[in-house]
Amino acid sequence: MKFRAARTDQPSLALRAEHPWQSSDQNGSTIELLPSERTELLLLGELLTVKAHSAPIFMQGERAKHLYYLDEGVVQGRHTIRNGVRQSVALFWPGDFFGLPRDGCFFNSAEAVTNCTAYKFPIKDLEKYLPRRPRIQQKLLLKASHDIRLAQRRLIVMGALDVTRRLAVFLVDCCGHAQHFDDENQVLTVPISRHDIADHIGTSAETVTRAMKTLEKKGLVRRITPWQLELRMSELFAFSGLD
Amino acid sequence: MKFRAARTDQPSLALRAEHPWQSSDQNGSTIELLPSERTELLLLGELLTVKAHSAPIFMQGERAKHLYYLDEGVVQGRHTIRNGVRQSVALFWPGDFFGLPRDGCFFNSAEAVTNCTAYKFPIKDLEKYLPRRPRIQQKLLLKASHDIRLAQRRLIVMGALDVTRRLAVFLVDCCGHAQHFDDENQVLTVPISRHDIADHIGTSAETVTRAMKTLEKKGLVRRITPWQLELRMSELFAFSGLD
DNA sequence: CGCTCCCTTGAATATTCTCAACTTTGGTGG
DNA sequence: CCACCAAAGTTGAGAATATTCAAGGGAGCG
Repeated sequence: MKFRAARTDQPSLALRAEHPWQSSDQNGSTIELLPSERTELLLLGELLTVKAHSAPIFMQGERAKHLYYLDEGVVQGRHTIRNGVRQSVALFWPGDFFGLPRDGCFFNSAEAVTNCTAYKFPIKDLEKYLPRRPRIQQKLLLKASHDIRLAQRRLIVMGALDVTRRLAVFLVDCCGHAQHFDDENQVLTVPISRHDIADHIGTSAETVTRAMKTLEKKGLVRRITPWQLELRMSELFAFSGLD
Repeated sequence: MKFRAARTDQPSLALRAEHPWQSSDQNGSTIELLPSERTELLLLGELLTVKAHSAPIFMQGERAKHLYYLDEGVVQGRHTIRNGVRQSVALFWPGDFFGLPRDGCFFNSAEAVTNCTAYKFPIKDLEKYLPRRPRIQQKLLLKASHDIRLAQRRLIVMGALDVTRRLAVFLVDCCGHAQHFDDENQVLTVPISRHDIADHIGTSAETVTRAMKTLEKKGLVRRITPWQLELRMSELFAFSGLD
């Protein structure tokens, strides 16, 4: 597995995705829009800034008129079921799209976890525009393929791993994002609360704490503050049992 | 929720997907290729017939040169992790694509659960062809969006529901496929073994049996044979707690 | 008839959840 | 700078859920 931030400080509209059909050993395995494609696409969108933990960007069930693209920050996609249990459907990082609807309505809500900047694109416009720009559309198709794989990977994690291993995978995944991981000192700044981690890996906040302690006892994580963790990435990943 | 088979006996290359941005109340909410698009695309592919429970169609880790399209039958996408635990990543039904790689290699293996016919498309050819057929590419993008949503829905199921409810959702989902569900008598022919169900909903075969008995005691399912289940679909779905 | 493969059941064990109390953290205002 | 508060994190104990291992049925097939 490669640890790489797809985007650090480049201009907008990079896609967080690896090319499924090219090995990451060769260069050019991430999917990039050309500068011209970028500026063109941006004309369709509307800039949006959202403060951390403010009102949701959109709510589950709302009519979906826009597709969202995250430029900076972290957004959590949530779904609430009837008994009130919440499940984090995905964490969105810079370079991700979110806001896929079903039957014209958002299937989950989106909340800014940190301060964010995003673009929203009217779906009607996208539908008209994309077929006329097949190379851009192709890159979006690759990005979508990438996201399917990511979701499937998360399914594996949820279905086959115990809570401690799920937490290990979550922490390793966070390290792929330069904004939150100091590569020098191997220190991760956890972007979300224990409760949100719990929603993300399908458990309770208390169990997250206990799992964290288990990782600490194994020497895979050292807790500086609850939010600052020094961690042994490769051992942590090996422990999870994935490849 | 709508219960509908996207494909029963039409010719090949229908996409199992609902249009994300159109309500299913209006007609035309499923994504269809035009007849001309269909024949055109089929020229790129190679027909494939696979017997139930025969050797895998492809194996996790193998070099991925083709993308697969399932025309008839049921295929299970599986991922095996180091400790030997298997997780079913997805069940593929007629109208689904499978075989998404990472780094050029299959991320999971695919096994025919029933007798199947499928097409395989060389990825190189698709990459060259699709940008020249933007309307087809757009439909594939819609299909991919649909599949992302399905995977996210399954994440919700895995993360927020107990085994009995996960089984309920699985059974209801199977009813969406006319080949296996007799709408008249409300009888489902379960397509996969208890063990495979277990892999699919992230538990053990024994627990599947027990969960089945729980559903039976609640009167939501009546077991005719282990494979023939008469079920109360809407109550079953209501019980699961999803919308 | 007997074999195999699956499904089912039981009992002991392990994991995780829930609820309640306690502690730390990070901000706010004196 | 310190005292205080609210929010978040941590810990413990008992209950609920799921796993594992072992053994007992049942259907299909040679």
